[in-house]
Amino acid sequence: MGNAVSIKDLARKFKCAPSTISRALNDHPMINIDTRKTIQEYAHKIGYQKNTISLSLLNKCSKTLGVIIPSISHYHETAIIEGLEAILQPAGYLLNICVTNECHALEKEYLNRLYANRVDAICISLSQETFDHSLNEHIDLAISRSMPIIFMDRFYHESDVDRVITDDFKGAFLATEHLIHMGCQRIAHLHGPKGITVSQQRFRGYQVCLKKYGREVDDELVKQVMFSPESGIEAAKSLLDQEIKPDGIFAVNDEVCFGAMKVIQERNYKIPEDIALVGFDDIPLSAFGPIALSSVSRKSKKIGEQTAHLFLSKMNGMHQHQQFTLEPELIVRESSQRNHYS
Amino acid sequence: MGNAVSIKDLARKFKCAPSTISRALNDHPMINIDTRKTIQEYAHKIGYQKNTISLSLLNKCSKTLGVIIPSISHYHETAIIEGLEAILQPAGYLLNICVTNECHALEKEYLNRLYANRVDAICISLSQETFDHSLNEHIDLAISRSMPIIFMDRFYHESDVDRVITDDFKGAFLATEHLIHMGCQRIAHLHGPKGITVSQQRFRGYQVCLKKYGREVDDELVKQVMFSPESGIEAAKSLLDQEIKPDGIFAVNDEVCFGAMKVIQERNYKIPEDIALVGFDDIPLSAFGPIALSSVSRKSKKIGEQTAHLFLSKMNGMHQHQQFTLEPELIVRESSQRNHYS
DNA sequence: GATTCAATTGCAAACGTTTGCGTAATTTTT
DNA sequence: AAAAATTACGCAAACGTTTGCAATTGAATC
Repeated sequence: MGNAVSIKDLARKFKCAPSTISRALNDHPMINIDTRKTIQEYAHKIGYQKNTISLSLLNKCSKTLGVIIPSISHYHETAIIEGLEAILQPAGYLLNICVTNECHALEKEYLNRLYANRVDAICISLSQETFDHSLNEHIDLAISRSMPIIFMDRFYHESDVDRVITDDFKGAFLATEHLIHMGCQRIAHLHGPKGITVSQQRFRGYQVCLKKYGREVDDELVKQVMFSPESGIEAAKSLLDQEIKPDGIFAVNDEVCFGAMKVIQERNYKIPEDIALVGFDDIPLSAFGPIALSSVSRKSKKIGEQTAHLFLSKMNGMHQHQQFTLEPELIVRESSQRNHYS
Repeated sequence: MGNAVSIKDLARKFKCAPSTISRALNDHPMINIDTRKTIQEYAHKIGYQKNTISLSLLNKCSKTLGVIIPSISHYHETAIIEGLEAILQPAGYLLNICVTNECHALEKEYLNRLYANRVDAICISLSQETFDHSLNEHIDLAISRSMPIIFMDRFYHESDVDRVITDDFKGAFLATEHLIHMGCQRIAHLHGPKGITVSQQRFRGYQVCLKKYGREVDDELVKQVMFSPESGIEAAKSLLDQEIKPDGIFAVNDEVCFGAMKVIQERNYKIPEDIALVGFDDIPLSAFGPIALSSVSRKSKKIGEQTAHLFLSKMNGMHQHQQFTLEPELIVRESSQRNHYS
C-alpha cells in the first residue's frame, strides 16, 4: 500500500501546484474549467482516490464511529449493527466494531485504541465485568478527553450521558401480564446475570406486574441463568424438579427460552397448555421453531438507528445529552397463546 | 474532539522540541533518563494518547482491516468476526465492518471507502448481486491499486487470489452420505441461491454423492430457496405436496432446515423416522431446538482465524497468494439419527 | 588550554490534503 | 494608454508524529 497515487504525483504530472489539483478535484469555483476537466479525467482514469487519513488529520474528524459491544453472537447485537449501518452508511461513515466478550480489560483496551484512532464518537454497551465491579474510570477518562460516548442498552450513569435503551421494565411487565391473562397461576422467571441492567429491569417488571395482580413473588420460581440455551436447560430442569412447578415461564431471553422449551418437551409437558412460554428479544428463529415462541421484541434495529441519529445530531453540534427509551412490543405466538382467558 | 493534547502541547509545556517528547514517550535510548521519566509521568497524568492518524499517514499503515460481508444476521458471519477479532485484537488491529445486504452498489461503495481510508487489507465475501451479474471491476480496481484482498467463502477468481473457504462440496457429500446410511431412499435438497459458490458446491456434493451410491438425482426433489426459514417453509410445503415425497432432506443451511422442520411437524410426519433432516452451518440453536438438528459445521470461527493469520502473514511481507480450504464436520443429532442402518 | 568524544537535544522534512493569501496574467473600464 | 478589476494559479502553513542529521553542551583526554 505504499505506492498509492497522491495529489503531489498529479501535480508533477501536470506541472502545477498540489493546490491546483486539489481545487480541480473538488470543483473549486476559482479554477479554469478546462484544466479542471483534464485533471479530473486523468485522475479518474488512473484510479486516483483521495487519502482520507490526511483529511482526518486536517479536519480532526475521521468519519468513523467506534462501536464496543460485549458480544456479537446474538440477534440483538447484529440488529443494532444493521440499524447503525442503515443510517450511517449513507452519511459516509464507517464503523469500527469491537467485541469485548464481556471482558473489562478488553473494553478498556478497545476504548483507548478507538480514542487513539480519533473516532468521532463511541457507542458502547458495557461488559458484564464492568458492571460487576463498577469499573468506570475508563469511561470517565474517555469523557474527560471529550470523546463523545453514547450508551446502548447497558449504561451506568443515571444522567448526564447520551443513551438509547429499551424499556425492559415495560417489556417484562407486558410479558408477565400476558401470562396472567392466559390463566397462568405460577409464573416462573429465568433471571439473567445479576449485575446487568437489562436483567434487573426485566426482573423488576416481572415483580411489579405480579404484585399489581395480587400475586406473591415466589423465590423458588426465580432461577438465575446466563444468556444461553444451556443455561435455560439447567434452570428448567431445576424448576421442573421442584414440588411447585410453574405453569408459565417468562425468560430473560429467547435463547434461554429455547433451552427451557427443550426440557419441557422432553418431560412431556404440553406447550402452552401445561406451561406457557414467553421469551425476550424476538430473535428471527423464534417464529420458525416447531413451536413458535412468544417474545418481547425490543426493536433491536431501531436501537441502532436511534443511536445513529443521536450520533449525527451530536456531530451537528447538539451538545445537550439525549436519552431515548424505546417501547418494546409483545409478540404473541403459539408458545403462550391459550384459549383460556382469565 | 478538537482539543486533544498533542506532542506539541507537551513540547510547549516542557519548553523543548516535539522530537524530544516523542523520544521520551517512545523510550528512545538517546534521551536523558530523568527528562524521559518526567515527561512520561506528566503525559500519563493528563491522559495524553498518541494520535494514530498521524502515524497512519507517516507509516502508510493504518492498523485496520476492512471487512465486507453480505449480511451479519447469521451465526456464520458473526463467528467469522469473532475469529478475526480473536487473532487481530492482540496484534493491535481494529476492524472496519461493512455489511452490503447482498447489494453490489453498496459493496463497491464500501470497497472504495475502505481504500480511501487506506485500510491495510480488505477481507471480503462477495454479495449475491456481484455474483449474479459477474461484476468484478471494483475488485480489479482495488487490486490494481495494490490493496490486498482476501476472499472469505464467496470468491470468483479461480487462482491468483488469497482466500479462505470451507470445503462445501465435502460437507454436502458427508451430509448426503449420512442420510443414505440412515436408510433414506428419496433424499431431497433445498438448494441455495444459484449464483453463489457455496450453494453450487453443496449441490454438487449432494449430486456426486447420490451418483456414487447409484442413485438418480431427481429434479423434483431439488427445490430452490433463499437463506431464510420462510423460504424453507415454502420449499418444504412444495416437497410434501408432491406425489413423490422425500424421506430425507439435506438443506443448504440451518435456517432453511428450521423452516422445513416446522412444516414437517405441522403435517404430522415424524422426524427422523419419516423424514430425516440435515442442515448446514451448525448454528448454536440447532442443538437446542425441541428436535436437535443434525448439521454440517463449517468451522465458521476458524475461517475468521485463518483469514486473520493469512492477513498477518501478508503484513509480514508474504507476497505469494495463499488458499486455504477448511474441513467441514458432520454433527449428527436427533433430526437424522435413526437406528436403521443400510 | 586546546581537542576529542559522548550524551542530549533541536531542526526540518516527510506523510497527503486543504485553504487563506499573495501574485501574475489577462481583461475590462476609464 | 493607464488604471482597475478579474481570473487563475502558486506559496506556505497546518494537522500530529517520527527520524536522520546537525548542533549544542559538558566532560574527559592530551
